[in-house]
Amino acid sequence: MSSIRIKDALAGRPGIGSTVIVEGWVRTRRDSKAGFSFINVNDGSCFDSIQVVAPGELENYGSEILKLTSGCAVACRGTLVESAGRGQKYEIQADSIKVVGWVQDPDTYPIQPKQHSFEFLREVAHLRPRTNTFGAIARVRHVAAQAIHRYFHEQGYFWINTPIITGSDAEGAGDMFRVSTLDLANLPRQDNGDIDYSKDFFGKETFLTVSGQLNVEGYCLALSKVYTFGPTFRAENSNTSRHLAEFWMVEPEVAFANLDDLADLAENFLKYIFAAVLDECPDDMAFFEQRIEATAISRLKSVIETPFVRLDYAEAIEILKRSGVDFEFPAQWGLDLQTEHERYLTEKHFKAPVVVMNYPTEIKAFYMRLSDDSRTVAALDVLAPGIGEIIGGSQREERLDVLERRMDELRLDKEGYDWYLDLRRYGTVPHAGFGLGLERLVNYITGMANIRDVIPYPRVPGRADF
RNA sequence: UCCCCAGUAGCUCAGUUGGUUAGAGCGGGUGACUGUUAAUCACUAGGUCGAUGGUUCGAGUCCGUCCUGGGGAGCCA
Repeated sequence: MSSIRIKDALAGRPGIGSTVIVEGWVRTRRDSKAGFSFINVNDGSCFDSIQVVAPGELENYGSEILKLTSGCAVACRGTLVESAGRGQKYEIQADSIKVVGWVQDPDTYPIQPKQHSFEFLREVAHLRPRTNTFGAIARVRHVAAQAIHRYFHEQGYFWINTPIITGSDAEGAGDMFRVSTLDLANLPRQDNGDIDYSKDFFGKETFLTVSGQLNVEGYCLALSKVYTFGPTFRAENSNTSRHLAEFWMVEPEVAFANLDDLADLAENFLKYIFAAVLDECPDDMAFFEQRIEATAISRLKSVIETPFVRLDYAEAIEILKRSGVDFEFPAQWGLDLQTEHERYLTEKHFKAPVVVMNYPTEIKAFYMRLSDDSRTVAALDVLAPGIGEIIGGSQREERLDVLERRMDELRLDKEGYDWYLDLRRYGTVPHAGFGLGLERLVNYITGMANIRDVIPYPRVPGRADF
């Protein structure tokens, strides 16, 4: 006989009176001297645990059942019945409970049926999925990721698996992690003393990708609507609740599209994901609303129903200047928006997601499309209340001469980007794309305060445990 | 990387202007009791007070340095 998921058992499947087996981990045990015990078992298939009633007649009742502690793994066979107690609709009247795995030292088992600090749980990242919060996060993250794939699939996008190891510095954006098989204690040298990377595995310097964008553009200019979705790496020394050294990024890229088309896509895309999570994770979201962030559900609903505010960077600067707020860094045309500015716009002024478009050329990347007066580029950021920038994107510069001129101005090595320039030499078209950090998305959905808590094993400066 | 805050039992915390033997709740163990709901009650075990140097008759408490964690800023997704 095979086991069923606790999610199904709690829904009354396959039916009252059926004999079922559930397998999972003990959350709590409550004994009755009248001769039986209540064991709450969780298998992660859903938020709730199922109550298993263990009668004293079980042959291992005294020897094992009464010794069960939080975290023990059990396989319970019994009859699915309507619960005689309050608090749950169904429960299992057990006729056999097999202890599959004991907790060796219950005295120091870190996961107790009580509230732990998230800081502490990060130190036991391999056990924290056994808590309510981290189980719920894992399920929401999964549903969000599935919704991302589903949205693009339904809209005719193709998932392109761009490389993780790259030879090109994708955006000149930040420090990269080097990938090398050279012996660090005995590096090969050129005559001038420089390291001889021709001796390295790939015969050149290579790094972990900081973005799949440049690679996915090639497929965009062939398959029209594409996206890349995978791990991304930044060797920045960022110590904040919004940054990880390893994170997952979604990057759609659309041919024959301009910045307005991109803003439409960003808005529809986010709304689709939020709706999917609300629809598929009601219990988990109810938990976040109750215990983590009181507006977790209502603000997602409001985002789904409210049109995003769209405004030019120049308008944003004017609003900030007129706000009368004494910012630490006054807003000024030509300077990037500070975190405090972004928060003011999305949390105070508009109280809604905001799409800021057309930023000054000087503060943005070389591949973004130059406006006619060259003062701005067709870039956009989506700002969300409580988290700040959640999406960054742009219409790409499709004109070869303009792109080359920009690269010269920024003193980029055009040889390394020759393949990228080919895309402008052969059948170039206007195209646009954005990047969305999956963890920032999950942070926003769940209301979790620290990005380290929405990825299973966070990698940050100075820490790569587990 | 910069600024601020914090490290006391397995966990969450209290610990007075420096004072003698460092406390509670939860968790663990033992027992009582009950269709219980993070059950309840009683008893019990459990601590090199982050590390190191200093001030002092005396330091969990004050000072220096370091380590770790958190919040904020910059960079960004």
